[in-house]
Amino acid sequence: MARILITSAIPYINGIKHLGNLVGSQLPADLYARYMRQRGHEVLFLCATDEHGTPAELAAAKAGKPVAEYCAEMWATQKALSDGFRLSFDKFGRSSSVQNRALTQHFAGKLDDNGLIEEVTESQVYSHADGRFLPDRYIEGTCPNCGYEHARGDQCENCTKQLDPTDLINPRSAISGSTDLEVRETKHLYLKQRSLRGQLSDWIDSKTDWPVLTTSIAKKWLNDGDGLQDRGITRDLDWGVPVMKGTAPWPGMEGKVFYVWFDAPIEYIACAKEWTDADGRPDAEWERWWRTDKGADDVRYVQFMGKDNVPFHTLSFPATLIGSGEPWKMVDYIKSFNYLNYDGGQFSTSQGRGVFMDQALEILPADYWRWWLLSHAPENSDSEFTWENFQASVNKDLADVLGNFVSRVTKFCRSKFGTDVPDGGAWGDDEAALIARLETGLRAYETHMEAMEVRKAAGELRALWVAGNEYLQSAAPWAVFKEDPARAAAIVRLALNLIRLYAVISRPFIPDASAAMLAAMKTEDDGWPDDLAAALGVLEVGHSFDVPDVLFAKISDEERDTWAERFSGVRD
RNA sequence: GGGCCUGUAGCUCAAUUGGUUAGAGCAGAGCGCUCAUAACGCUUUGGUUGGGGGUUCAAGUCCCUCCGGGCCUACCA
Repeated sequence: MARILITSAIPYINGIKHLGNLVGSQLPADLYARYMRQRGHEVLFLCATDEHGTPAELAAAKAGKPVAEYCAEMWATQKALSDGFRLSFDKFGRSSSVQNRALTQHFAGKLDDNGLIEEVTESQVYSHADGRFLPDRYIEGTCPNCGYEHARGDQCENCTKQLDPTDLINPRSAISGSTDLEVRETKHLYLKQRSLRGQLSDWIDSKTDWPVLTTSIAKKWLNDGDGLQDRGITRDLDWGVPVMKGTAPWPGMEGKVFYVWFDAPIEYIACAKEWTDADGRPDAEWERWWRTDKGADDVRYVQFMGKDNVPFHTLSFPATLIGSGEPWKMVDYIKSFNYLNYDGGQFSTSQGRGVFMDQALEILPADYWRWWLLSHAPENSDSEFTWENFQASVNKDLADVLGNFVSRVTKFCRSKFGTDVPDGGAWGDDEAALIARLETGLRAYETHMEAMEVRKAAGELRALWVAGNEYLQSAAPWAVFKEDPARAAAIVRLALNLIRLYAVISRPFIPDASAAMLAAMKTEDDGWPDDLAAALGVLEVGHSFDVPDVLFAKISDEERDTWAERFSGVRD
């Protein structure tokens, strides 16, 4: 039995996430966590909300609430939605937790002890009307290069020229529109990543099994131009982890907080402490996952994230861990995803374009979304959601191939033998062929799941469902029954067992339907089918079952069209 | 501007890293079955692998070039 630590990129707090966010990290992470648990491994699956930073402050202001209150409410909302999607986190924490505050301050102190922190005085734009320093991209003005009037302080979206906020003509606050701006000097802490470049580079080079998407981004940052740059890890904001040197004050840094990208990944660790603290358990129980000197040396750590998060997970966070000089567990594998597009364009939070997590659950059960999203996960390139494709895939795969299989088997049995597993007959060539087919397919499925090849795993699972229908067609119990009812009973007995088998192996993808199938078969035996012949005999002669309700109702053309219309524009 | 990824059947995607005739699912066509959610099974049509050029005994795969899509470029997260 292995020990597997799994983290999903932590979603930002400023709103409800859309399906593109979901499929890019949390959902595939959940698939992997569920599968590994089923295979008997010890899994710790962590996620949290990422709560600090300017966008959170602005979202709270827009909602007319104190930022702490806003974040608490949004955390509860996101938690409810992750439950709704059956995301099986062992702990869904908060980056604003006291645990993360302490740990973030601890890391900063250690980095300073090791000579890796430098104080830098720099110039920042301050907005009197907004009462805050403005990040570069929150300053708007006319591009000096092309004359575009809505250029941002970091880059002009029109001509793509990189800018400095002071380059802008007629600069104004993108928040309030105020032109009452002033360049002020302010002091910040920088993490001297340059001095860790060699160690980071060696570490990345040792990861030969990582996806190209992951390593190429990391190497770009390591080697491009002058190489890896030092990075500011503090900000002039109210909402965040106060800058402290461990538990001691940091002279000159009063009133400042750590940069959200410094404290957010540390929450992966702090979340584990939130997990044990919630039950009053000792620190040793989370440290055995995170400290290689306290039992974590045999842990395999896998991270899931969208491609935009890669630099922070391959360089910034590892720099924090390495620079601390302490034996923290480093990531072993990064599974990164491309983006899911929506019907010819991008999902857009600001424009309300696409389907958001709350809306998705309003119109259909979680399993429908889980199946489609995972079987179309954007692993090798961006992929696209269309209502036509969604309807066709879900109806065919879930309703026709799997759902109808359960229906036809249970109803046939009820009409000919009643609702107990029937006695009589024996297995023959059809059964041998089926078992051989399942053996091949199931081992391929296991291989893909181990390798986190999500789409391939989905395809193989579906093929296993199809194999059940092929078997029925070949064995034809409805025809055999007329001449040889005992033989028909043997076929039906196996088919009923196949339903239980499908429930077990399908659970990582469609946990609710899996539970419904097990409930209908009136069994709690959900052991993994290492021995297929044995697994197909678990439900014995005389075992009672129910004919379940339709597992997956089909999506009608009318529903499809209604939803396509509803989600095309502004969020209601 | 620079870097990276990507373009394969009407649609969504494969192709053991240069090796037989480029494969699946869906959609389409035909046949079969009648237990089942008008479901299932079998067979089948469909491709100048974005265009052009090159290397090689051999190219979807490597090189050059052009065209299209996407991402990143360090103060959004």
